[in-house]
Amino acid sequence: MLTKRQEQILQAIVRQYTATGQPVGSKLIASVLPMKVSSATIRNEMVVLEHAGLVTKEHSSSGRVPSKQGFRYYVDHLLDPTTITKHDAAAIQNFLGAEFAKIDELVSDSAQILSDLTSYTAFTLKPEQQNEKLSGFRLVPLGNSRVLGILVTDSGKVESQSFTLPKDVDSEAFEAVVRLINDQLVGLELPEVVKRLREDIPYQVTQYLAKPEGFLDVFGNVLEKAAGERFFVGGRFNLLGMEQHKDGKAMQAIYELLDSDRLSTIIDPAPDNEGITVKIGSEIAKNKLLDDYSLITARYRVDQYGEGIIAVLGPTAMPYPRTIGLVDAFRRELAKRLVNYYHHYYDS
Amino acid sequence: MLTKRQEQILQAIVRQYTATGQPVGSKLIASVLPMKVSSATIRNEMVVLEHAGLVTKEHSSSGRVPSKQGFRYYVDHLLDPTTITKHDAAAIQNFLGAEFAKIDELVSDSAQILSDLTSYTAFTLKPEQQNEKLSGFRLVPLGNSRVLGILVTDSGKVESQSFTLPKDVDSEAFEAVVRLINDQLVGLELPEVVKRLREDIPYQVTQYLAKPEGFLDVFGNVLEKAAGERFFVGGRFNLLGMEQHKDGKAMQAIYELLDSDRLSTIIDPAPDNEGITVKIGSEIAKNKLLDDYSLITARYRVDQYGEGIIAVLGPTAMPYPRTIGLVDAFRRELAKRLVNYYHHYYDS
DNA sequence: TTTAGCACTTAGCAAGTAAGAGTGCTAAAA
DNA sequence: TTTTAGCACTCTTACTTGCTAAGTGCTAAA
Repeated sequence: MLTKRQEQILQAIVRQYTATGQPVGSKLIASVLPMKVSSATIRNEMVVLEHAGLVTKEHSSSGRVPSKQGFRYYVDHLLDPTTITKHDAAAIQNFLGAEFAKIDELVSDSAQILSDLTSYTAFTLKPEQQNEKLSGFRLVPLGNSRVLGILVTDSGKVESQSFTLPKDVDSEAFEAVVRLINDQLVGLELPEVVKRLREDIPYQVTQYLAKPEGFLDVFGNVLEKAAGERFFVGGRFNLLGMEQHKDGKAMQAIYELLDSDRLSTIIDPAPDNEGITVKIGSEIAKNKLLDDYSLITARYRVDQYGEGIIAVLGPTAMPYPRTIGLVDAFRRELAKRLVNYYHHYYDS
Repeated sequence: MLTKRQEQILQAIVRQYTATGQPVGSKLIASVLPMKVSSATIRNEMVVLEHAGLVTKEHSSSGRVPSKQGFRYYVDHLLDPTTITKHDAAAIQNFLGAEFAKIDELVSDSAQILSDLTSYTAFTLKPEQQNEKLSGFRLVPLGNSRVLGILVTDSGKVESQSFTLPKDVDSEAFEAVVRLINDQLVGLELPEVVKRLREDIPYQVTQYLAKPEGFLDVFGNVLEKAAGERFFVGGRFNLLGMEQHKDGKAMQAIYELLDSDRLSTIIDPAPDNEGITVKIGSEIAKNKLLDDYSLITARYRVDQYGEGIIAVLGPTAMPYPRTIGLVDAFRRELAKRLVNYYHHYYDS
């Protein structure tokens, strides 16, 4: 258990270190602390912090640097209640603008603005209807033996893809298949639909179509688009400008990770609605790639319309109060604006 | 004007340098050249090359390194007729596979495979109908006051986007507007449509709709999707693994460039159908960002169906014969496969 | 015109030095 | 018992020095 003074010292070390990036020595801390103590006293306290594993030295006579656990302790116990500067608040209002036409626009703009403000990388996920259901699938002929397949969900999501009909197609058979899908699958939750598509549906379709693959491919394709969680990413390349940016190979691996579908397993905040989750270093992912980064994630709830996610990936040595404050501000802002949007279009 | 021997020396310097990345000295060259000459002779010749600006030294007693102009001369005059190893040819056939379902799939796979084979960054653009025309726009109601706008071009391209109708909408007026668009704009080339959309169309639409913005936004949006050239990019992050990869800020700027719409102005090979264009260093872009890179671009023509582009961005010190050979191979392969595809679907 | 030979230049490396920052520890002061 | 001053110690950083290896330019002879 740390004493009050030890906590103050740890806090000062973290603040200084995140501000300057340099190891911080006892003399500097003595001058920064509110009470009047000598640097020797600080040094004595620091060996305690070091034994507790909260700070480390880069070499035997350097200043102290917070360890991962030190940052953890700081985030868990020493963080000021999150506030946000007037300047940041104004910037958010200013950049987000008053109007937006589509949900995607608002949510992707948010990722962009959040990354600009932090100069880190930001992720946003629009609210997902928890139990989104298939509400219809249809084919629209476009002439020239091309057809557009359209999938609609009950939350209003629409995905479509065009394809070319085989030459020997029987268009009545096609319509029968579409009817089949609507009869059997509408009203089911999307994961359930995906399951059925792998199981009994292909067999049933063969009653009408000799070669069902092409058709089912199209259906599976739009289904996947609709079911897949896709993050908007802002400031993707800001990672390159950071300190830790070491060798190119590692950065290459990180970007390949961020581009992959593993992203959604990494950005997975606690279901708690109010909390903001801070993952530090190895807590983010199993591999060592992101060891020098921290990930701040939060969910935002849009009434009954579902939950979205917002996240920032930055260096472990980041100014947590500001970053957390920004995430919190965006979370509220998104929730508020989206509630308005949904009310406006669906309810009144 | 260079003598035969000077050209051989320059060629040897470029080959060695692209293979090892190290400055190359007179002794090594003497041992590599076909004729029997001493290193002193090579040295004498090298001062000629240096005066001509084709090679430089890193310091007064280092070996020679080809300059940008040296590479230029090499590419223009000293390149072997492009060939491709059996191994590479087999790899292409193997990875591209025998079948493909969609043009996008073939073309984007090509970018991926080309980048894997070179370990550089590859770009592909699918064949663009030169004078693509609008062949139809329509609205499909999806229920729940949502509508899908669908745009089709004469080459079979389809773009769509869903939107929500304002509450006070008059659906007949909407249909009238759609009729208006089809009457006035179908058959026009896409750039012309874009132009009309900025000029007289908005005025005409106000005859039916009080607030035409929402509708015109949707139409403009899908139009832009259809008209915009979008490159497939493979191995985007391979740039990070290269030698020149210096500071993070510069890489960040490069990636932002590649993500922007300026990309299509950079990758703009000569209209010559047969040629492969090699741009070296500052020839690529006006700013200094890509000074240490070379860009190899080529067009491929798919009969009357249009022209596509294929390109590779790698270090200036790259093995040009192999890279050019690969670009050439892919260009032929894409042309061949796409001609088959189009014939199969549209003609027979 | 080519070559051998040699003096010269430079990068890279290892070792050494000095300055500066910061520590741990001890003994005195509070 | 806690805090502080003082000091020896450690380690980084920047600079210098000396050495080697690679490669050059130049000269004079072949």
